[in-house]
Amino acid sequence: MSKQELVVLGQDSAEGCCPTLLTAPMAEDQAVELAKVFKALGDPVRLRLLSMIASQQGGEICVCDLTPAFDLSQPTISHHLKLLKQTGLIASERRGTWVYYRLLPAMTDHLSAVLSNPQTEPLQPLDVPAGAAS
Amino acid sequence: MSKQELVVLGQDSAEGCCPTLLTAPMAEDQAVELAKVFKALGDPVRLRLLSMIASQQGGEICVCDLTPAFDLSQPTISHHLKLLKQTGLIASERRGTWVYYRLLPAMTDHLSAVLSNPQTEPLQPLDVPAGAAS
DNA sequence: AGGTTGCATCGAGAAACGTCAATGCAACCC
DNA sequence: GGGTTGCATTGACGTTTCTCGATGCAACCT
Repeated sequence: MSKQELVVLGQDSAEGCCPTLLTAPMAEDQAVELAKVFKALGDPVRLRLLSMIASQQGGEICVCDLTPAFDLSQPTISHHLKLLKQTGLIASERRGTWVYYRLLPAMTDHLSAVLSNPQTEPLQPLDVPAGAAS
Repeated sequence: MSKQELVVLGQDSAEGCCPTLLTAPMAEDQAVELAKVFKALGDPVRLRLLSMIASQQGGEICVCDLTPAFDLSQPTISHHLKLLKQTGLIASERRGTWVYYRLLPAMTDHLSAVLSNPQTEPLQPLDVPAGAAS
């Protein structure tokens, strides 16, 4: 019983040909939704949690293995896991006493596609003018 | 004078083959740097700003065209642009009276790679053992 | 020079966020 | 049943973030 059919974020075009972030100005509603996911990734603890979950052999990891890996309290880790779960990045399942978390690749795939550069072969030079900084 | 730009980017592990986010547990320093970029994307206004800048024909856009597109004050837009610039997502250049912003694709490319799923051709079954544990 | 426009910077206030100790609840064990 | 372990929830506190009006600065234009 694999529950991998969770599809989140369906606001780009039907088959997801060209995710609109770098190709066309984004609508506000779309930006609000997408910002929630990026905000969830905008914390070092959540980033490491997601990394540990995603890289786990077997696809899942017990909370009991996540919590001691951080120098934070157990409620704090639980709070971050809840946030990652609410944004659709991970899912949880209880088996007996323990709770296991696993990655939902649909979301990370979507983000990766949204950030991918449409022009795989840049034709324009990208040199920065010498004194343009600051 | 203002602060220096944050040096975020950070390469992948040694050979740069597989950006480590979903493949291996991330180190804390790496997570801190990466979180700064995701945090910069975790706001709807900044997301729309980046989208407008990146999708602009010609590769750049004047601030005078960005500001009136939002229902926010001019200092607020300037603040968000500064944040995007500090994280290395965009760059600015002054030409005469106007200031133009353009995308720095290196950063978005890096993020896209970091989020891309490495298991496009899985060599091992990834099914979750239904009743294996305990 | 004086006036105007475009953009950045400076505080300040309200809202959101990250963290913790205390508590609640479910599942196991004796 | 009573006790213990694993995890979630609650309430609170300090810090960060988002926004604004006011101000500063650079570049243009008479």
